[in-house]
Formats: sequence, structure tokens, C-alpha cells
Amino acid sequence: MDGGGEGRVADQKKGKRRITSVDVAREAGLSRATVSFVLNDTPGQSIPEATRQRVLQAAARLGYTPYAPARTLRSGRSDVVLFVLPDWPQGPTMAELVDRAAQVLAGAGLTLVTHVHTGRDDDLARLWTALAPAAVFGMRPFTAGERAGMKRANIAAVLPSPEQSGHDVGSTLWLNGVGRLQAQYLIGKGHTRLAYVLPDDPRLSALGQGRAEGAAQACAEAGLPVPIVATIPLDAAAAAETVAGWRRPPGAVCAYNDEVALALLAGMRKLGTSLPVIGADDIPAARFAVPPLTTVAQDSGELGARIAAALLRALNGEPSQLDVLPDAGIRVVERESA
Amino acid sequence: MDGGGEGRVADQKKGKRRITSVDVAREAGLSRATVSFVLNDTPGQSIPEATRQRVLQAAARLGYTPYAPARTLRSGRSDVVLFVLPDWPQGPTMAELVDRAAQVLAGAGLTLVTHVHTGRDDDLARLWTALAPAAVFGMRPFTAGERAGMKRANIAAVLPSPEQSGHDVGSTLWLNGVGRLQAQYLIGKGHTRLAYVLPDDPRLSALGQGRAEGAAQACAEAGLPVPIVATIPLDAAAAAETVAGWRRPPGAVCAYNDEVALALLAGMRKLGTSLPVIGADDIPAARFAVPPLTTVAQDSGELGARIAAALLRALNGEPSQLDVLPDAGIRVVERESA
DNA sequence: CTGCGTTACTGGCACGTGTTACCCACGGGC
DNA sequence: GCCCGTGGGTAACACGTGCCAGTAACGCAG
Repeated sequence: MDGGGEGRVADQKKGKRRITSVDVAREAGLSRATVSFVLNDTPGQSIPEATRQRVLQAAARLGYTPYAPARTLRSGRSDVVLFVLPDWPQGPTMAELVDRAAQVLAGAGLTLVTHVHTGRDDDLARLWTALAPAAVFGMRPFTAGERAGMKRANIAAVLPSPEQSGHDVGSTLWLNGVGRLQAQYLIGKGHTRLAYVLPDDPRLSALGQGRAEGAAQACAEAGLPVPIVATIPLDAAAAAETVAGWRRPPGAVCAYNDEVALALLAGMRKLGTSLPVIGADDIPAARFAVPPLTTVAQDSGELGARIAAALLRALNGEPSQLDVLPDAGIRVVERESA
Repeated sequence: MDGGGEGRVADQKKGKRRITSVDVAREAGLSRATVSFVLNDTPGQSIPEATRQRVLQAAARLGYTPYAPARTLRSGRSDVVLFVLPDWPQGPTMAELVDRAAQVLAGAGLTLVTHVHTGRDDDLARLWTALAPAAVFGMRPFTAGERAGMKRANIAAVLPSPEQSGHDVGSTLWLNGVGRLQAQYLIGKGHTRLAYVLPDDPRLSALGQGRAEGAAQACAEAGLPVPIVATIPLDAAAAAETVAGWRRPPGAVCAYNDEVALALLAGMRKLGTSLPVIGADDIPAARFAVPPLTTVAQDSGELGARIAAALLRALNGEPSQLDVLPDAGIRVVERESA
């Protein structure tokens, strides 16, 4: 084949042969096993420093990179962790969360990748068959079918765990603490009748209800009536209509997030009315609003770190809850809108 | 162990044995090869419908899932495509791009995952060793070192390709068309002296210069002087200062994106001045600004589809450029700020 | 009967790695 | 002499898959 070109030259020219540990072994004049021991720091092996250096230098010289699929096949464990993100609009908040999580996981030798899930159901299954990740984290609880698929794919850790998904979505998984804090702030300012305004994007309804519930809890604790809940599209006219439609207007309004809050402010500006409004997420645009938007910010980096830590525990077999997740460093950023 | 339970029961109980094609073969009473032929629709094999069904049903009954690492090891090709995203703030724009790209790739049997790269350099290398993706796409050109690493890891396609990265970053890779269109719009409104305002976030400087250059080109084409370029932090006071500092104020201002534009509007409000401002990206907050922000929107879905298509071509060995990438459906959304 | 092509299927190698069990030489205790 | 232990290293299996080469059965022409 190839016209009989001899040995190494042919190999170099020919179709992209991968450099394997065999090549390193040959280069170092040792066996593949020894190479493996050195490169993995396998415990319980006595290897003189001279040999170790020989291997290391041979590997460096050849530019050897271990081949993950083979490694995974043999060892049974993958170094990949998958975050399944929902397709609702992601702000810098989420980016920070993912980034910190990735950092923590990297510390444990794991690599984090993300995938936005758009709701086409086949693609989740393909995800974990194609990736064979060691662990998966999702922002929403997985369905029974999805769980079954992961089990078949032998994915070790999955969060949120089944016990947690027994609870209500918004409350366990994602920060009903935000809604609670929004309400507490407004209550602290002396308001007694609150409204909670949600966006009409169906993808956000679960989270929205979670936050609204948090606010309801805060009201209940303060002996106040539950907030009026309204749902609006991201549109100033519609927001105005909603506000004008309140026959007995609330004293202040919590918005699901800053964008909803901005829509409300725009709507009220249109009407010539003005109610205190508090948003959530502290997007950059919040501080340029008229009036500058008071909002609830969260330390999502910390949250990401906790998620990562929980995953690591789960990978070690300790079946750990995502402890105190909802309360990771949320705080009010006070500006002028409330 | 386990008390001496015999055979299958023990297997079920014991440590999570993976279901392999051997199991399917046994269940169907056929050889593993036949199973493989059926499940992969291997061409050039004649398999009677009865046998095919026997295999399919056995597989379904056992819940068989092929194991990606083994498959990849054997076939040499992975089904994973990696998008390396920069860590600058990502809006819905980018989400849409990624989503559409994922869709297109899924059509070709590929799975797209993303990873935000934060600049810690070791983690990119770990990424492709851990994932062994078939292709990689990055928003910025890769360095020579990164390229070498990918080559060693036998990654087939990498975009942007080396020829392209020879050019200037902002211009080739990312939409200097936006800056161009911003300027053209303002010029069309009769403005002759423009300013281009960039954010001070260093992560954005390459893109910012690209867009500013696009605007400069448009001015040159219209026989106008190049725009004044200013860099501001995302802060109303700082924006005000910059605007006030212009001894000969421009007739209108292009902002790098909507957030910068909002900062400018806030700054000018503070000063009591007012200049026409055009943003970019059309974030939700843009339409709630005072005044509602005129901005440049892009069909990033289309862009994502093109990127995916280019990757697919590259994977097929056709070394294709990312053709006409910069001009994918960008348009002005006219509101009141300009 | 042999020869030949087609259909339906199977045995077994290869992919690159981690790891266990084994081997050899050497030194020292009896 | 023999045996044992130990440092230094290797042969060889297993992981689960894709696919080539081969084979047995069968029909059919000669």
C-alpha cells in the first residue's frame, strides 16, 4: 500500500495518524505500561526519577495527548460535566454562575460544558449519548423519561436529585428567595398592598411562580394580604393597560426581573402615574432607567460554586442535597424606583 | 459475593453493569455483528425485515444505548461539536445563534455543546482533550499554540480558519457590518460628524474596534470625516463627562451596543443635552428607554445556521470559508433616539 | 455431481487506554 | 546451596464498538 514507502516517513505523510502512548513508549525505549504509570502518577509503583524524566521528555517531544474516548472507555468514567441550560434569556448572571462552576469543577479535573435545551425532546437523549458525561446538572427537574435515559447511559450524578424535584419547581430549584427579598424590602418601606408582575413568556412561568410565591410568603409572614399577580408581555402599552386596569392599585410592585420592571416603568410613564417598582437581576440597563431601578442582585458566582461542590459530592457517592442553594448571597441594590 | 445470588439477578443488582450490544445480541439470539449492522443501517448488508425487527425490539426491550466513547474510539470520529464562547456578556442574540447552529448540526447527527472561555489558558487544552470534539468553533481566532494543540488532538475542523484569522479580528470575524449600518443610517438622516462610543471592558475591545472601523468605512464612502472615538465605562456620570468634554460635539452618536447607548442617554439626560444615538443588538430594555432607542438588530439565527453549515462543509473536507458571514440579516430598528 | 453467485449471518481484529498479574535480577538471611 | 523480598519493568487483558473477511446454506446452470 501507499507504494511501499517505508516506515516513519510514510506515517508522517499519511492520513493524520494519532500519536499514542505506544509512540511515546517507543521513543523512550520503554514499555507502554511504564509510560502509563508515569503519566498518571499511578500510586504503588516505584519508578526512578531518571526513567520518569525519560518518559516525560519523550511525551513532550512528540506532543503526546491522551485520547479521551479510549481513556473513558477503559476507566469507565468521563471527565465531562454537562450543564443543561433552559432557553430562556440568559443574562450575565447565568454566565457568572456557569463560569464559577466551571472553575470549581476544573479544580477536580473535570471539564464543564453547557448546552441550551430548546425543548425539542430528542436532543437531550442525544446529548448524553454523545457526551457520556460523568454528571449532569439542569436548571429544571428532569422528567422520569429523561432520568431513565440518563440511568441507561450510566450517568453517575444528576442534579437536581429526584427527592428535590418532588417539591415545587420554583421554590426548591431556583431562588424563591428573590421574590421574598423583593417583598420584604417593599414591606420595610411601609407598603402593605403589593403586586407581583410576571412576564408572559411561557418558558419563564415556572420560575415566575416561584418568585411570586416567595413574595407571598413574605407577605404572609408580615401579616399582609397576598400580592396581586399580573402577567404582561414585554411591551410598554400592555404594561400601561395592566396598571390602569387595577381598580384598587397596590402600593408598590415587584417585577419578575428588570426587563419586566422597565416595561412597567415605561407603561406608567405613559400613563403619568408612578408606583414604586423593584426588579431583579440588576442588569446593566437597570441603572440607566428613568428613574434608576431598585433591584435585587444575587451572587450567582457563589451559587455556581455551590452547585459544582454538590455535584462533586454526588460523584463521590455521597448523595448530597444542593444545600441552602436558594439563599446564596442575594441582596437589594437600592436606587430610586423604590 | 452479594450472598451468592446466581447469574442474571446478581448482574442486575451489582454495580451498574452497562447494557452493551452483546446483551442485545444474546437477547435477539444473533451475533453482535448483525446487531451492529441493523442498528447502524450499515450499507451493503442484506438483512431480512424479520431479523431487523428482532434486533430492534431486543434493543428497545433492554433499553440499549450505544456507548459514545467506544464508538468514537473505534470509528475515529466524534459526534460532538464545540463552540467556544468568549466571556463577554452574552445577550439573547448569542443564544439564538447557538440554538440555530445546534439545530443545523443536529440535522447532520452532530451534537453541539458550548463552553465559555474565561481566559485561563490551560482550560482550553483540557477542553478538547476531554471532549475530543469533531470540530471547534470560536468567536475569536485561535492562537498558534491553541491550533497546535487541536491538531495534536486530531480535531478536523476549526473555524475561523487560519487564512481568515490573518485579517483583522473585528473585521473578518464579527460584524463590522453593524458599525457600518449604524453610520449609514445616521448619515442618511443628514448627520455629517459622527462619534463612535465604545465600552471600556477590555474583553470587548476587539469587537468594538471592528464596529468602529465599519462606521469609519461608511463615513469614508460618503466622503465624511472619520468618527470621533471615545471609550466609556458603563456609568451615567462618566458618559456625561465624555459628552461634555467634546469641544466640538458630533451631530450624532453610534454606540457599541445598547447598553452603551443607554449609558449615553442617561449621561445626556443628566447634562440636559440631547444628541441622536443609535445602539446595537436590540436588547429588550432598548424599547423602554427614554427616548426609546433606535438600534441595529441582526438575525443571529441565520448567522448561526451559516456557521454550522460552514463547519459541516469543513468536516467533509471541503476547506470552506465562512462565506459572507458579516452580512447576515442586519437591519435598523427605528425608534425615537435617532 | 461440480461450479458459482447470492443471501444471511458470524468470527475476530482494531481502536488507545488503565491496570493486574507476572517476570527477572539482585541482595541478603538461613 | 535455597528461599524470600524488593525495586524496576513488561506482557497481556478488558473496556464496547465498527466493520472486514469469511462461511454455511441455498438455488440454479452446466
